Amino acid sequence: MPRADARRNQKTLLDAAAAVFVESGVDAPVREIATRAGVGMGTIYRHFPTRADLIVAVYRHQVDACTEAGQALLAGPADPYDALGQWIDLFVDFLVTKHGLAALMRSDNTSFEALHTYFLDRLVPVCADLLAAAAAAGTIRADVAAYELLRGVGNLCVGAGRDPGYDARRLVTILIAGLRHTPVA
Amino acid sequence: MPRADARRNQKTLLDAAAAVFVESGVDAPVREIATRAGVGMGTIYRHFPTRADLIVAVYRHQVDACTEAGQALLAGPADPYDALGQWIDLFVDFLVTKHGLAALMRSDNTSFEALHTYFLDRLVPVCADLLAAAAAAGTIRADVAAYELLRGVGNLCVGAGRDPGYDARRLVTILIAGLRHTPVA
DNA sequence: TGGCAAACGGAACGTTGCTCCGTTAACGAT
DNA sequence: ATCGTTAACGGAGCAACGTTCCGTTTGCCA
Repeated sequence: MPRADARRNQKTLLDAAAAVFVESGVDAPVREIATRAGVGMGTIYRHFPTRADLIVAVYRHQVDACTEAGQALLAGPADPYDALGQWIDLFVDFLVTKHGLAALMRSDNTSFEALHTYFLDRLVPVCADLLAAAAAAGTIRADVAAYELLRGVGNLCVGAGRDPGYDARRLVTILIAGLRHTPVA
Repeated sequence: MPRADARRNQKTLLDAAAAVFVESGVDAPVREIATRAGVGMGTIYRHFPTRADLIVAVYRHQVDACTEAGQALLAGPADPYDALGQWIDLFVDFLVTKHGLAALMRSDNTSFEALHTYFLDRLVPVCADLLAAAAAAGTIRADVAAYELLRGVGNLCVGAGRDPGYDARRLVTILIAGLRHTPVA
């Protein structure tokens, strides 16, 4: 059983981080989060050894929700291809509303492995199922891995919102359309 | 007419930067380039006020080559859709062989405007022509802007090479396939 | 109430981008 | 050839950042 102040600070930190992420993006300086939470830097790093751990903790719920929504779609009556499309939409919504999250997901910095690992471990299986269902229905090509697709969608969402001339959602839609078997002339 | 040592240093810097970019990626510390070139930091910043200016200078030739290749494809006998595909392949080759370049292109950091500006000013017109030709032939949808497409392709190339499970080329191919008019059931 | 381990806070370190200014040396004028 | 102007140089220095480290505080149980 952790000490009371530790538990309290953990909650305080999560709230502060969530608020700062919304205001300044996920790239916000650690100091800013510490100040907002009214704690020292050491406290942050004891609770969340790496920045990725903090991010994962903040967004865990939403990722889980996305996972479950995928399972629901899979069990639902929708056409497999439409189900895939709707689920991808959810994923895109999640990414574009978190400024800078997508950018971090594809960072080569090794300290973000945890982020990578947690998010993808949750989402890849669901995506794989959705892909498999659509492939089984013969709607899409069967040679695309869930991991690959998610990375691609994530990449397309990088910088979304910053640039009025760039609509990530639309490009993702086009990418998904590209999964369909091409019209055999 | 610039002074002789200035011209000499400019050349030296470009060579050093090119070498360092290959070895350590475009994110390499400025100090590293300065050391490699055997000059002080001030010298770099006088010749290239921002890092983006240096990058542009290093890759200017290749971007120009890509532009011209696009014009050649446009004038050539190839089917417009194939021409577009081949040109995009060239663009992708350019991006994936420059570690980290794609990542910088979509950076929200304002100091990279120059990079954005130069590269896109060159490539957008060519891409627009290729898109227009394919659209005129009725092969692809006509509502996608060149800028949007290039940004999308650039984003898909982020992190290419680092991750063996992610094949940027393939995803780009799928994206381009998504431009085709979908088989109307 | 006392003691001790858990938790805290923030100073300090290393790394980066970028600036600033004292020093050097190229080059046109004499 | 020499000399003065000034373009160009070099690198110390500053600010911002992530991360570590350790002296101090404080919750908790005996």
